[in-house]
Amino acid sequence: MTRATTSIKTYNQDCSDCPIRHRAVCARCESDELERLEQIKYYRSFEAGQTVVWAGDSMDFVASVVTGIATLSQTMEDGRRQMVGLLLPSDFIGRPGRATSAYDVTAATDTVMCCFRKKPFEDMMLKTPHIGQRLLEMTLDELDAAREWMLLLGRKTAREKIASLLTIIARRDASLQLSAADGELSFDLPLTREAMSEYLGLTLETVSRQMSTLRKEGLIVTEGKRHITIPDFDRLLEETGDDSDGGFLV
Amino acid sequence: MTRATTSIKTYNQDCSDCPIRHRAVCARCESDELERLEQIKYYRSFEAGQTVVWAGDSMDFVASVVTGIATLSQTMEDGRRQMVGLLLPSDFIGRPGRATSAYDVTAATDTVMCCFRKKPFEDMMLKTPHIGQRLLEMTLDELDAAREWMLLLGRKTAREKIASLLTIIARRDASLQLSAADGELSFDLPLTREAMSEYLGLTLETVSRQMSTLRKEGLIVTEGKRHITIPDFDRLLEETGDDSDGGFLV
DNA sequence: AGAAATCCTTGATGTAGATCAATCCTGATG
DNA sequence: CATCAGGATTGATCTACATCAAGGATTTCT
Repeated sequence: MTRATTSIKTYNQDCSDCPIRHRAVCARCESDELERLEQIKYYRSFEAGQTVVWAGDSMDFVASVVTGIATLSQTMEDGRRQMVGLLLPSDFIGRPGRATSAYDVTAATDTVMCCFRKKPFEDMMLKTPHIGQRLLEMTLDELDAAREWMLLLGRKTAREKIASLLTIIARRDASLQLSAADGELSFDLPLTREAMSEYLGLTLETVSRQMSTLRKEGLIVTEGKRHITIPDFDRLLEETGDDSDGGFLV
Repeated sequence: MTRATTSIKTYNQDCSDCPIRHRAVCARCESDELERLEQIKYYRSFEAGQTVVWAGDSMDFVASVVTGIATLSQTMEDGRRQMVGLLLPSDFIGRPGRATSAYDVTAATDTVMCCFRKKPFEDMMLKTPHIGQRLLEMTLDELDAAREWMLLLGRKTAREKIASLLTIIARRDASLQLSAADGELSFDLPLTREAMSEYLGLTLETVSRQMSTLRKEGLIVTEGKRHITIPDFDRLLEETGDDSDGGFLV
C-alpha cells in the first residue's frame, strides 16, 4: 500500500534552512511570505503531561509541533478516553475557521510549539494560496492516517494493535533521525502504557501484557521501561496484520 | 459539542440552482468557473452492491455523490473489513494528486456520481483557489467525522455503537429531506446488517441482536427490514454515550 | 407456484480482553 | 538512606462480543 510510504516521505523532508524550521506551513522554503509568517509567530513550551487546551475551550491560535509529541483525545462523560491524533514534530494543530478546540490537546513529552495567532494566520492564508494548498495536503495525509487507525481500532487484535503502534512510532522516529535500518531499530517510547492504551482502544493492563508477550518472544527488547529496540523490523511487521509489502523507507 | 452541529449545517445547504447540483465542488453557486467545471463533468451510475473501484486500482477521476450512498472500506489479507468512509449526496471521492484508490469504494444503494477526470480537475484547482478552499473545508469536516468515528470504534459498547449509527443516519437524512422533527423521525436504512457491522467494527449477528433489543425496548420501530422510525429521538440520543447537548438541527 | 438467492434473526457456546486487586520497579525527595 | 509516588507488571476472575449453527422472511428467477 502507498500510505505507509507516504507518511515516511512526509516526515523525511528536511526544512532546516526554512525560517520556521519545519514544513507544517511552508511548503517549499523559498517564498518570501515566510518572512511575514516569521513576524507573527511565537513559541510556547509544555511539560510532559501538561494540557495545552481542553475540548471546548477557546483557542485563538494555530500551531505546529517543533519538538516533542502532543496528542489529541476525546473524552466521554463517564471518563472513557480515546486518542484521535498523535502529533509529531512538524504536525499542525488547530482548525482555521474554528474558534474552540474540538479535542483535548496534551503534551505527551516535553514539547515546544510554534504558534500563530489565528486571525493573522487566516489573513495570510487568504493572501498566499501556497499555505492553503499545503494545509490541504497535510489534512489529506491526516485523514488517511485516521482511516488506517480506524481499521486498527475496529478490527485488529490486541497483539496486532501493539505491533502496529510500535512500527508506526519506529518508522516516524527513524525517518526523523534519519538513523535508518540495518535490520535493527531502536528508540524511546514517547508514550506511557496508559497513553498507549488510549491510542489503541485497550486497557493499560492489556497493553502491558501484550508488551510482555512480545518481549518474551524476542520480537522486541526493552531497556528500562521506555527504551525499545526492534531486532528484526520485518518480523514485527508480520504481527501487525497489515499488507506485507509496506515499503519501509522506500 | 460543535461537531454534530457542523455536519448538519453542511448537509443542509441547498444548492439546487448550481449547475453541478451539489456543494462538493462549488462553494457559493455564483462564480462562472462553474461553467468550466460543467464542461468537464460526466455522470456514472452504479447499482446497489456494485464496486466502484478496488483499493490499489488506478483511478483517473474524482467524483462527488449525486444520489445514493457509497462507502469506503479497507480489507485485511484474511478478509476482515472495516468501513472508513460513508459518503452521502454531495460528498467528495478521490484524492487530488493520487493516482490510485487507497480504499474499496462500493455503492451501498443505487448511486449516481458526478465525475471529473483528474487531470482537468487538478488544472482547475490551480486556477481557482475557491475549489481548493472548499476542498480543505470538506476534508477538515471529514477528519472530524473520522475522529468521532474513532471514539465509537475504540470505546463504545455495541449498543452505543448502534444507537450512534442510527442517529447519524437519521440526522443526515433529516437534513437532506428537510423533513425534520416533531419528536418522531422516520427513514430507510441504506445499509444491510453486514454493512452496519463493517461500519461499527462488530459482527452482523451482534448488530442484529442489538437492533432487536432496541426494538423490544421501544427505542426504535421497524417496518419490514429496512424502514425505521425513531419515536423519541432524544431518548435514543441518550443511548449513544455522546454528550447530551448535541444540538439537533440547531 | 416452486426453487433459489439474499438477508435477517435467534440460540448455544467459546474466548479475548476487561475488571479487580496485589505487588514491583525506579527515580525523586526529605 | 529510607520513604514515597507514579508508572509498570502480573494474577484471578468476569463478561461482552465473537463464533458456530440452524432456521425464517422476502424477493427474484424459472
